[in-house]
Amino acid sequence: MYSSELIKGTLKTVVLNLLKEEGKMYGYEITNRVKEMTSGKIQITEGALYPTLHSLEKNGVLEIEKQYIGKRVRKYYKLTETGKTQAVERVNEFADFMETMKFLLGIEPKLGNA
Amino acid sequence: MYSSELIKGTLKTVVLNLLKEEGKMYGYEITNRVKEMTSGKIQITEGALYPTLHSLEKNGVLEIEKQYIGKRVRKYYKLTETGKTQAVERVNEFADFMETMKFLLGIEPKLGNA
DNA sequence: ATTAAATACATAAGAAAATTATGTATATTT
DNA sequence: AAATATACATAATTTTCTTATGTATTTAAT
Repeated sequence: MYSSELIKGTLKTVVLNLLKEEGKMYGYEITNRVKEMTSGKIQITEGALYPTLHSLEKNGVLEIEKQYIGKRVRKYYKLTETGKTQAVERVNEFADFMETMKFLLGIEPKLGNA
Repeated sequence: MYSSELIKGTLKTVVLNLLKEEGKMYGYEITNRVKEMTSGKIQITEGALYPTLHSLEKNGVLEIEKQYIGKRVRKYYKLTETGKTQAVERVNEFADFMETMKFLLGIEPKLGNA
């Protein structure tokens, strides 16, 4: 688990990128996918995720598609057109940011990795 | 300029790493150095920096060495032994985090960069 | 000589983003 | 039957940063 300080500010980028790749996902699924993909190093809390999803929807970045599993509701989120653009922009900005941070922190690209 | 969201949580890591490399620096110098090293992409605000420096000092990570330039005080900060350890740990954690994020965001290492 | 800009610190008010805690309800596994 | 997993939600608090403001000295420009 990374210190929570480190992860700050990356939630939207991670969510938008996942939705870009998967088409549609629901909240609970997102938390599990991220946990699984990062071997538990990043765990999105529900208290952080749901308000973020609501906010992204409110801002026209995501749209909802409800589905009922028996009596239980499941809210699938997918990117709107605006959302698709934003997803790409955010990932690009993050990639650029990482290059800057590498330089600033003197982090060398690991050898034997290419 | 990166969105302020992106930069969140990296301030301490940046400050500690700079001090590890430079030995000692004062606040104003840190803001300028980071601005210069990142071509203005990261600008540390004084409202963020000074309270952080105070907090790191209070926690025994940094220690102060005052110097007078004429009548004007200049506070040089340097790492304590604890601080040296923390600087290394934080940079390592950030490097690890970046690898995780690259994987999560599907960011390929740029070719023609080695 | 005066003004503007740069140097160098500090802190307070407010916003943003997350954590922690709690709640509801259904479905599945033990 | 009880425990765990699924699936949502929100409120209180904390952390971290931005924005705004303040003081004071020194240097550069007009």
